[in-house]
Amino acid sequence: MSKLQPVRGTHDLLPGDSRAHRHVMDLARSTAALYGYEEMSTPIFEFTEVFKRTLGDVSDIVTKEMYTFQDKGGEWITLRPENTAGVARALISGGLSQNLPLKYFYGGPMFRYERPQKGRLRQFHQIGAELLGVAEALGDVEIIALGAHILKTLGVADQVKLELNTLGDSESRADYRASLVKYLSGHLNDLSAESRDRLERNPLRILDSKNEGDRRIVAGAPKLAEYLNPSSREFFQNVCAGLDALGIAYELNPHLVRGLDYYCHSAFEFTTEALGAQGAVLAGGRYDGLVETMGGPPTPGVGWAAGIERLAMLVGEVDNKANMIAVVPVGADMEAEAFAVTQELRAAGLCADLAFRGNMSKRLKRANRAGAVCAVLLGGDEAARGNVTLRDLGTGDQQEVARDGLLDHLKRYS
RNA sequence: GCGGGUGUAGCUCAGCUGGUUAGAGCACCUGAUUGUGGUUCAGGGGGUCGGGGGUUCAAGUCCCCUCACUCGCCCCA
Repeated sequence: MSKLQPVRGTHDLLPGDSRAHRHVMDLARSTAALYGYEEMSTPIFEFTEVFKRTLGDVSDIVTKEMYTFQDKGGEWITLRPENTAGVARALISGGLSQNLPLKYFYGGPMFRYERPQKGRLRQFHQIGAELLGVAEALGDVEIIALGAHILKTLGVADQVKLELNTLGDSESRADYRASLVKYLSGHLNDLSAESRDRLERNPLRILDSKNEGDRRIVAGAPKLAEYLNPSSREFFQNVCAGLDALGIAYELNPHLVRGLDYYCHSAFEFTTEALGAQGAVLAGGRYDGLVETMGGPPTPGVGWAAGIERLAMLVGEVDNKANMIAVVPVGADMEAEAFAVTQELRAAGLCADLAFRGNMSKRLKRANRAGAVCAVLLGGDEAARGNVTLRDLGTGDQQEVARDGLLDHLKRYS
């Protein structure tokens, strides 16, 4: 490799990848629109404080994964590692909370300074949806239904399963956390080094540890479900009932948690086995405390984000290219006419291409390689009769047609 | 940030225990084909063997460092 290489964990999206990304983005956007979620974008960088406040000083994202730098004015700036914080900031700084509830869809690049792996990059792309100002369980149901709908539209529904859990409200959660820490502290010496570390900053995460010793300890730990107060229990029952009513299948996973304090009630992940260690494809939850944490008015919220690269890998090859028509002048004297015809086709909304050089044979070869479906051959003989030759590049059949009626003959290729 | 694997042409790879001018398939270019692509045939271009250092008479091959990719951990989309 020469020195000219992309920065670690970044990739060029050449047309094949770009097409796949656009496919995911377009289908997701139009599906979201069916639910009334409109696209919005926030800047790809924010003041570092925006993420520190929302993600907490101790989360991994803040402590080791943020791309942070000082700009020329001395401000601390961070490339967004996720977009919920940006949306919440926009809600506050734009005074949007006057118009609740709000439904937003977004998509774009995110940045995390991580060790790259399959399906995990330093610059990656996410789509996401946020529902703000709805405290009802029906909001959770809708946001999950939207995610499921998009996965189905993309044709990857059979490769994923929905895992669901509840964290309860802040009261239930705080009670549980306290008793979990108490229990785990009694097994301090048997916990893995990572989990001992987590015990301080993110104890709920220990429930999801992959370490076998940890799992044995966790098996005897108090259960979150037993600490749910009546209203939290009812909320979760309503979410489940709503999903049942819509026929959305899910699996309860009591170990599915979110570390940060403003998360509550539903936590969910659509996961796959197809992407190695990166199982989560579309994940989210309820974050009623977030906006307030940032200094805004108390505003309930629920949402999810999904990795476009991961979705694109599940989707596989995408062929959404327009059918191309190659215009081929037979001799140099027909080039001007060929360009005129090409422009006519383009003006009529057809995808047309005129090679920049080469004889007829070369141009046809090029057209074939580019995947053109048909070629318009412009030769002096036909021109004298007011005609052009139409060659179907799939079948090889060709016919001479009137120059004036060309567009009619080409309509079937559009 | 931690541990394992890999790195030879645009792509997929071969290259035996170190030993001449580093190979193949596909792709690309030219010609057969100055009015016909996809098939065929003939020819051609393309490599500082990821980069740097070391051992040796001799390194693609052995050693060290480094970079990138990859698998897992952490964490997450």
